[in-house]
Amino acid sequence: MMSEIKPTEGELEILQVLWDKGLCTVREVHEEIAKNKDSGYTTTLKLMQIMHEKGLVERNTSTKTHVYKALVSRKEAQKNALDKILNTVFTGSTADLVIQALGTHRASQSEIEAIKNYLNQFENPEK
Amino acid sequence: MMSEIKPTEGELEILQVLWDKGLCTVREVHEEIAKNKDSGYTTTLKLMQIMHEKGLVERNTSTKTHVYKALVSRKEAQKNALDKILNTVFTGSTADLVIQALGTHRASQSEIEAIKNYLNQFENPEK
DNA sequence: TTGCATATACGAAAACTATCGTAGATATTT
DNA sequence: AAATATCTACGATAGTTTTCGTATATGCAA
Repeated sequence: MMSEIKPTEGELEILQVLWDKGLCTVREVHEEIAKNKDSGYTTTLKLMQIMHEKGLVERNTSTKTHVYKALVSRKEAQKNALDKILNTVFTGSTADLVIQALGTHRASQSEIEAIKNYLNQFENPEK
Repeated sequence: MMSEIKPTEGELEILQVLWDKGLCTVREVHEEIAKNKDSGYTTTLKLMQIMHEKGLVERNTSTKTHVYKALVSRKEAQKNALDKILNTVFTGSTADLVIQALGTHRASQSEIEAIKNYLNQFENPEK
């Protein structure tokens, strides 16, 4: 899998809706997006058509109103996004990134616990 | 401070050099960038001029060869990058981001220690 | 079945980014 | 001083992304 997944800004907005809702019509996606910014319906439509050409989504065209579905998972996009900022703003240091993230966006107690547990799994190799 | 800091891809490359080296001439920045991709000198120049217009850098024009300096810090850019991916691919969950980051890019033992120490500071409020 | 609402397709403009050539100014070398 | 090298400024082009208008098809309601 050599393919780089690099959705544009606008494409990411659409993917977010698809990730949240699963299957969507253009109308549904647009309604959702229109909550945050105002743009025309055909703009969203066009974008989704382009995403289809790129293979970012698939669609069921058996009915008049097509139904779209994301073909890239949120997890893949997450990995990609992390890789990218790690190699640009962070100097490849995962620790820097993690500490910055925790410092700026205070995590809840339970989240902190979860992270510590996660870390322990590396520290004590369950002999 | 309402201003959104959104350097483009190319601008980020330049900022990286400025962050690493401090003060730089266009030539210095270009040499560095040319190590990874080949593009013309004037391309780098033009980009840096645009960055100046945008207020991303400042420059000393007292000598023929101008000297540039970043006006956005690496830390600011880091915060911005984190905010952005937190609100797009990650659903606002810092913990998800942290765990993903640690999972994909294995951290060294010392890094893990550093992170754990950091976490402890929240857990035990030093009564 | 006629008309209205809503879909998709498509072309093209607008906005933004990256790239480079060239002109003219300024320094350096011989 | 003349030739050469190096710099900035600037315009133009190409590529990408976003935006929208319009044409046309499809379903639904009166």
